[in-house]
Amino acid sequence: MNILNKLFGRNKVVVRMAPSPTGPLHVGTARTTLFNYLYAKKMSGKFIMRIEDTDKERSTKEFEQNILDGLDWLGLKYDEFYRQSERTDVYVSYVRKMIKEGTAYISKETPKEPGDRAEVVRFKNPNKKVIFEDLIRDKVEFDTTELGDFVIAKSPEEPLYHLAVVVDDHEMGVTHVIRGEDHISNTPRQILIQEAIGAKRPIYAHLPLMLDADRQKLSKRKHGEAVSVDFYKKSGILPEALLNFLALIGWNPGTEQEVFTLKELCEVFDIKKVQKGGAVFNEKKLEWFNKEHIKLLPEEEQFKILQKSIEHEDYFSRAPDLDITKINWKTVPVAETKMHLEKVLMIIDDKDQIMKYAEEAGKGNVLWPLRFALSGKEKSPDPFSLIRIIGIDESRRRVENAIKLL
RNA sequence: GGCCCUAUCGUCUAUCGGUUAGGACACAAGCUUUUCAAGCUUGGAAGCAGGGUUCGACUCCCUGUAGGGUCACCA
Repeated sequence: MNILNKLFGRNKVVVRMAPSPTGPLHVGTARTTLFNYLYAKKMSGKFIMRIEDTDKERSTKEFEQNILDGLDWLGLKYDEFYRQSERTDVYVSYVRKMIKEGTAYISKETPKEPGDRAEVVRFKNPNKKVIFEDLIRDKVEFDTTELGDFVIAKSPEEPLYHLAVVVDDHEMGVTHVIRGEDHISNTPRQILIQEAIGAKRPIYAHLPLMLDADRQKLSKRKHGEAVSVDFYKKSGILPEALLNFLALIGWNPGTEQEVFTLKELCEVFDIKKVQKGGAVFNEKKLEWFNKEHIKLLPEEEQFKILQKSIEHEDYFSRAPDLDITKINWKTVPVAETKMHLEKVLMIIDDKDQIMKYAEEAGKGNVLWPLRFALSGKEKSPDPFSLIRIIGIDESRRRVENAIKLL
C-alpha cells in the first residue's frame, strides 16, 4: 500500500520556499530555505522555489536575482521554479469560482488610504474554530471569528497573498509547509481558504525565529546589511559555514557533533528535533564555524582565504602590536636572534633552506622571530604564508628593519 | 490591547520522572625552544516563580511572570 503510493508518487513529500523579492536575501530566508531543502532531501522529496511577487509595487527583478544568486551560492538547489506574477490566470479562475460558489464576494468599500479600491474581493468567513497539527508545536488552535471577512484580492484580477499561497500550494501538490513562526497566525486564514476551494490541507511546521542580541526579530530596519546573506559572503564567510551555523541555530542532531557539511546535514536532519523557542543569532559562533570549515579545505584554498582576509582588513597598514625588542626570548640571547634573522635574510626567497636552517638552529628560535619580524603581531599566520602574501622584497625590508631594531 | 507561540549557563543547546544537569561558542587562568590569528589543560557559569501530580520533578498539569510573534486593499 505504502509502497504503491510511493511508486505513483502520491506519498512523495513536496515542499516549497516562497520568498518575496522585496529586498536582498535575508539570513532568515536562507535558513528557512535550508530547512525546506534538508527536509526534502531527507524524505527524497521535491523542493519547489516560488517567487511571491504579487505585490507589484514592492517586488523587483533585482531582488529576485539577488535571492536566487544567494541561494545558488549556498548550494541550495531547487527542483522546480515558479513566479506568481506569471500565474494570474490561475488565481483569477479560483476567485471567480469562489464568488460563484459564495465562499467569496465583491465588497463595496470606503477607501481609507490613497490607492484603496472602492471594491475588493472578501472571503466569506464561516467563523469557526480551526485546529491544526504542527510538526514542531503539536496542536495549535485558533478561533477565526476575529479574522472577519478578510480581503483575498484587490480585484478578481489582482489576487493577494493568502489566496495565491493556498491556490499554488494546492495546484503544486505541496505536502509540507515549512516556514517561519511569523506565519503561524496566517495559517488559520489559509486553512479556511483551502476548505473553501476543496484543497487538501498540507502538514505545517513553523520554525522558531532568529533573534538579535535584544531578542527581537532580526530586522533589516534595525540591523541593515548584517541581515543579508551578501554581507556574510563579503565578510569572507564560507557558504558551508553559514549553512552549518544556520542549521544548528534552532536545531541539533542530538549528538555532540557540530561541524557538518550540507551533505551530512541532509542525512541527519530530523524536523522533530527543531526547537520551539526563538534563538539569538551569534556572530562569534558563526566565525567559529567558519574557522572549522576553513580547516576542512585543501591547503591552497586555505591560503587564498588567508590572503584575502589579510588584504581585506588592511592588516599590514596598522601599527605593529609589539616592539620586536620587547620580546623576551627567555633562553635565547638577543644577539643570537639577530644572527638567525641575518642568516634568514640571505635565504629569504628559499623556503626549503629556511626550514633546513630552522631545524638545525631550533625551529622556535628562528621561525618565531621571523614570523614576528614580518607581522609585527603577537599572533599572526605562519612566516611562510606571510612571505608569500607580502612578497620577497617587502619581507626582506621587514626583516632588515627588525635586525636594526635588535 | 486581542489572539497565538515560547521559557536549562551571557549565547546555541543535551536531558524525553531518578544525572555530580552534559557539550559548544564566548569569557578567565595556565601550558607550549613554537610554521601561534593554532593547539592543549583547567575554571567560573543554568533549570523564571508559585502551586499541584508523584516515593521522586528541569522533565507532566495549572496559575502567574517574562520574552517574542501577529493583528494591511504587504508577504
